[in-house]
Amino acid sequence: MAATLKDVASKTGLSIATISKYVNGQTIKQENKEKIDAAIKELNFKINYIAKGLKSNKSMTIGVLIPELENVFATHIMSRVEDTLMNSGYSTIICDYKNDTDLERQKLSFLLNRQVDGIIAVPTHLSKDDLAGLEIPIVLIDRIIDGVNCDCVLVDNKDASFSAVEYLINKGHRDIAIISGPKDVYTARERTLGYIDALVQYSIPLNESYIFHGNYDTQSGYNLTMDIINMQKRPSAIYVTNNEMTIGSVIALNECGVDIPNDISFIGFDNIDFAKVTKPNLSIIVQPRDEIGVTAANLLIEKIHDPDTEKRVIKLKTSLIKQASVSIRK
Amino acid sequence: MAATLKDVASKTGLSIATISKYVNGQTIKQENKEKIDAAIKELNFKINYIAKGLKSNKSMTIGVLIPELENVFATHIMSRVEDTLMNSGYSTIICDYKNDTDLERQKLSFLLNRQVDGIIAVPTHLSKDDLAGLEIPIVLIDRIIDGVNCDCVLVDNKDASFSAVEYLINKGHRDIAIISGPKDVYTARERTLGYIDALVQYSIPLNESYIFHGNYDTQSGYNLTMDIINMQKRPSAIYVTNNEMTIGSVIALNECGVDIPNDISFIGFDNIDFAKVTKPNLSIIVQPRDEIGVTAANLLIEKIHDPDTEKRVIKLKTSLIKQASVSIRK
DNA sequence: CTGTTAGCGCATTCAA
DNA sequence: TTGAATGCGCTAACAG
Repeated sequence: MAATLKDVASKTGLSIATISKYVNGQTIKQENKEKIDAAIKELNFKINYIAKGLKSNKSMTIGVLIPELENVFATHIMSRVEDTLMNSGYSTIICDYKNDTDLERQKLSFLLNRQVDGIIAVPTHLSKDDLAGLEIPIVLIDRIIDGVNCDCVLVDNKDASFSAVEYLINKGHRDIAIISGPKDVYTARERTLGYIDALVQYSIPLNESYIFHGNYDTQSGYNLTMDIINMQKRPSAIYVTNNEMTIGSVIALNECGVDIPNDISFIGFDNIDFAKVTKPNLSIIVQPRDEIGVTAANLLIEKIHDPDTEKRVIKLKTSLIKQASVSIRK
Repeated sequence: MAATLKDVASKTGLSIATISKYVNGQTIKQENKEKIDAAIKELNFKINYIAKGLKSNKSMTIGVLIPELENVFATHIMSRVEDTLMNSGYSTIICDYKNDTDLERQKLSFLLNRQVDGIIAVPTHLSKDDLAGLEIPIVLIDRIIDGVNCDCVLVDNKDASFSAVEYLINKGHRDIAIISGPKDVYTARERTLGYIDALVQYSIPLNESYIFHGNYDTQSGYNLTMDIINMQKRPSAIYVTNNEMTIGSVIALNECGVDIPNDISFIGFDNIDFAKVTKPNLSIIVQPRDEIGVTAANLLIEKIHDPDTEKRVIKLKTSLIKQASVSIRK
């Protein structure tokens, strides 16, 4: 059995309260300090966070809700979230909902039942009703939900697309295809809007047949790229809007012998490691994944410490890494 | 504030003990049952797992330790682990150690300090010393550590390689390259051994220059494949031994216009989705990821319920999915 | 600076 | 069946 404060107390002859105070950072007579340290080491005493939690009504654990544990974008962020929280003494319970609407609710309530002190979620179908009236702070990533008092960490998706498409336009491209995500997903809608904005701003007629909607997985990136390759009037550039679809798209182009950038220019999304591997390296929109994770974790911690802080929506900038996958079109 | 047993008790006029018993499944007078149900609903009472944990000395949470949250193989398994544990009422604290030896120990002790009821780990550098003498059950995945009383879930890595290479040999290949993992990693050693075994068994001379050691990431798969492509005497087949390196390898082959399977035959590893995307579909060794996760979780739960069970080592079979990426060599 | 005491929410005796 | 009482390990007054 693990040693308790009581054990340390009786070993040292001091009282439980004194040990507790010392362990929690209050000042103590030097002499006692040493006695306690010795006893702690000898008994291998560890603080019992359960008991502590019962007393303080805090579990020192945070729940995290993500679409899928195989989603590299999400897990990268979670990795930073976990580190940041751990440095503040929190542990992290990660739940994934496998892109399933019912599971999303179910796992949320699982976390809620677990006395977590806060939640960080990358929601897909959660609505106001699911989140209103909760007693603990919640930070949302990647999507804002109106009418609910949750902090948010977003990236400027519209601007991301805008800058990618603008870059292509400035290189002389006018026939630009976009492989976007599902129409009912917030990020996908925003990314499509940015694409349209750029075309409008540069007075390039919008060609609906250049707008493709995948479902953010590798296969759909592959399939839609095949469709693009086989188009009557093939665009001179493709802009792909997430990690997995970028891989699928490159595979398709490679397989068909469509050369990047001579036959087609290419801008991908998110997959920075992958972009470095291909030749030529891919131009790519990168999201500040580390910053997203750290920011979300910090927002949550602050909100826990001071629940009255105003709702904050942090919008982070993406950046466009320009590499050799885009050619000049005359 | 959340309602407690006490609140339900005073609302119903019954005692705390009775409510507790009912909530935990003991039989109760029908009449009271209804009263309690009503009160629970009205007060939105939820069991407090912290208090319960203090009493029972169980936290109902399991710690999970993985190399990296971006490792798709690991996270897929964890996804199944999490589901399985949740169905038994456990929550899951996932920690990743970013492939760092110090962090690996550090996060392990973080979990140990957290009153988890058990741990599931995918270890890299943990040794007997780190695991000996722990008071809670531990299940290891992917690697066995001698002299320690931990259950293990492994796959037969040697056999996996053997069957891949044997298949190539039966197709007439004799010059077969392997892209294996780091020499100090258990799975990589086993996979290399299986490769060698197959050659030996079929009396094919071992060519050391066909054995490559990457570090299990996309970039090294790409680089080593480039090396292979540029070899004086290029092998007629490549066998790549993990998920990420398989992607890197295919990218390299595609970029150099090396046709699969006409110019080179190819067998990959793990990446079943990716294998379906490429044309031709890749032949691939697949590990039973779902089964690994479920098995590990079940082993742990059983061990928690009955700590005296003998140490068990479960070795699961991989399978070889045969697709068009391997050609017959005369 | 230290010790005494009460109580966090629950499960579990033991009586009734 | 039900209830009163006790304690899990810890923190937070308060008193010394």
